[in-house]
Amino acid sequence: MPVQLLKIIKGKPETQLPSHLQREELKHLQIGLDHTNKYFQDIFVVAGFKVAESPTAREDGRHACHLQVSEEAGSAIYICTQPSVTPFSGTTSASVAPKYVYTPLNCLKDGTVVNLYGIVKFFKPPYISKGTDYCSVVTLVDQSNVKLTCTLFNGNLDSLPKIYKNGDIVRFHRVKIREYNGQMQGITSAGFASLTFDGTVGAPVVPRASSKVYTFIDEEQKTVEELRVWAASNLSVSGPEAKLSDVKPMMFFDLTCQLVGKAKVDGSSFLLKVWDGTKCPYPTWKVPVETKELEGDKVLLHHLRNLTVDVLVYDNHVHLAKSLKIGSFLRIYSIHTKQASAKNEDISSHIEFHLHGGTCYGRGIGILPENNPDVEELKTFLECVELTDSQNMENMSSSELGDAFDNNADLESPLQRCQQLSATVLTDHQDMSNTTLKTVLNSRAPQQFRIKAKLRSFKPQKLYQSVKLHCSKCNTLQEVPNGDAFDSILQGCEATAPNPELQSMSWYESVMWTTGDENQRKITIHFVKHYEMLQRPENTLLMIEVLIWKRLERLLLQGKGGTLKEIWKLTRRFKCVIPVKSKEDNLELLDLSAPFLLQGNIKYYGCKKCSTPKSIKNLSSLAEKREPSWEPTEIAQVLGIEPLQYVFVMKFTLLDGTGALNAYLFDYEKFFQIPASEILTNSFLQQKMEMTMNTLSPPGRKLDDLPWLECFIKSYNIADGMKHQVYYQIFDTTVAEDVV
DNA sequence: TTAGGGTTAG
Repeated sequence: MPVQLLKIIKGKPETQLPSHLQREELKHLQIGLDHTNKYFQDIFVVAGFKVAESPTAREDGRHACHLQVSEEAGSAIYICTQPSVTPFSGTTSASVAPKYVYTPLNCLKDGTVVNLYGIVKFFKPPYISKGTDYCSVVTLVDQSNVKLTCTLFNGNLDSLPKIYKNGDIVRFHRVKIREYNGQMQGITSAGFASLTFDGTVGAPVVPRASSKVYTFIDEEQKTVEELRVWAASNLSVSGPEAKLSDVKPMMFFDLTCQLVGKAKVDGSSFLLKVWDGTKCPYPTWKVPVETKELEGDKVLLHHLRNLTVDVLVYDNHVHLAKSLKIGSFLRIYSIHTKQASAKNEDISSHIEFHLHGGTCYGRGIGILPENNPDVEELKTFLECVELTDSQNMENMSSSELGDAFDNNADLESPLQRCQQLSATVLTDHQDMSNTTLKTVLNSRAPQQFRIKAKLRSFKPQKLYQSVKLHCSKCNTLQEVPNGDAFDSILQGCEATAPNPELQSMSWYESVMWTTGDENQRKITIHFVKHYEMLQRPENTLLMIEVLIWKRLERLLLQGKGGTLKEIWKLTRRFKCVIPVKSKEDNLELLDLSAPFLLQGNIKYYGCKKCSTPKSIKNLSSLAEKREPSWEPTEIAQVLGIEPLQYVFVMKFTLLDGTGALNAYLFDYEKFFQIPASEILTNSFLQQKMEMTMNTLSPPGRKLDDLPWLECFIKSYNIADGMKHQVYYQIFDTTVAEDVV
């Protein structure tokens, strides 16, 4: 938001405001009216701003600095409705966020500056104009079905909209509307800013901003979602995207790829060597260049020589092509394939890739960021191609590679074939048929698939790191707290001493004693009674007061158990242990960062967000049952705790010859047939899990020698900060009996 | 200023 200073001299502004602006009184402001071309004059107080250099100061003669304000930075704007010397003194000041009004594309008027939303129907990725700036041409459409072509200029590439696909949704601020050839046209005006969103219905609404500071409110998220839904049923935006394995001799297509090498050819053309992990089914043209002109890793260029293709770019694209970094991810729009007839009949004809001069049909080069969902997918695929035996790969197209996978069983001995039995089995939906990973990757989420693939790699490699705590109510995951974290949580409880008045109530019997060691620690244990009787230890729930608990835990961590270690054994001997602290008139649970219950070796934790702890006295209602089971879920319920469940969370990189994808395993017990809650304290189970993973993905083996896994996976959309993409999760699958 | 959508012709 540009902020300019207007000096008022003798009651009149020194510089005139733009002529399209009309003065409005504050009292006449109304929600729903278009105020884009209105202004009001009052005293503004801008608090918490940043001062930035104005990029257009030289051209438009405005102040050399901008003031930047944002909600994120805690900025506030105060408007003094009654001018006063001390604007902070009254209660009339109010914090306001800028409220933008968006004009539908059928309501545009010549000479106005407006804010717009629209679906990208066509775009030219930014290219260097013949003037001083980058240019991008964008045609929008909205629910009014009216189109608007905008011509956007900026000297800074990042200030133009980050559009990667037709169907993306944009929000433009401060677009100037002009009439040109009888049609409305949009053009950048001072302070132009844009946000771009993925246009896929159901995808998270995460803006790609052209400026560091912007506002985006819930109401606008709704606007984006409405445009997506409208576009889905009213527009056809499928682009001419293709993989190298799909190319035909005469076509124009968009290629998402990685740059492996580049070279100067002559004055008007430049060579880009790119790959997308698939193989072109035709012999491809190799552009002769001088070795010294070729940039890129020579070893990699040689290794990938049969998978890279030479794209010759011409004229206006040369400048941008030269500036590209090796290794970067690109989308090259409207590449032309051309079959060159061989001059010599002995040589078979080859296919050429050209990016001709000009920008017709959006012809150009776009640089994709690493977090682009298509790049993420491509990277995973490329990693797997690099991992596979290059000798086998190099002479194979991707479809042949798929065949090689399928035919493996036929080439093997009966013994080997036996070993090819799936290492995992399905627990349901046996009637579903298999889908290739390529098809899965090309399908919209959410969906469910049955797949057959090999486990190339998995994370985490340290299996104990795969255990997390999950709240099934709010669906959050957290790390299992370690002893140190627990220690710090309890520091606030240090001063809490056992309250003598809370000893031995009707439903529990308390025992307090002092340890015989040099520290003379006080220990209080409350044994919960059943029908006013104490039970056998294995049926008894007891509560230990935190004063003891804290020291106990610390000493255990330091390996100096001593007398207290004996008490720790209580958790094994007694059915349940609940750490508590004394309050004025009752015992109560600790902060939920600590376990609310210990049973055997397992510490049970509660969700801080979803729990509403109730009185500890509610335990007495459980104790009154004929045979208290002291089940953790039952205890949690009466204490108002939403229990967290232990779960294995792993990332499996699966491949089947048609593609590769990362699928998450989210498993309480079913997949490994090992309870996630017990693995951290049971070395036998740890060994069992390690052996299972060694069978599913034997270390150091070639792809051919890996076992097949039959799995169900489901796809879903997810937002993770600024990133959003389709994720996959394994379900209804378990390791085969002979593997466990 | 630049471009103002609608394929090069190497």
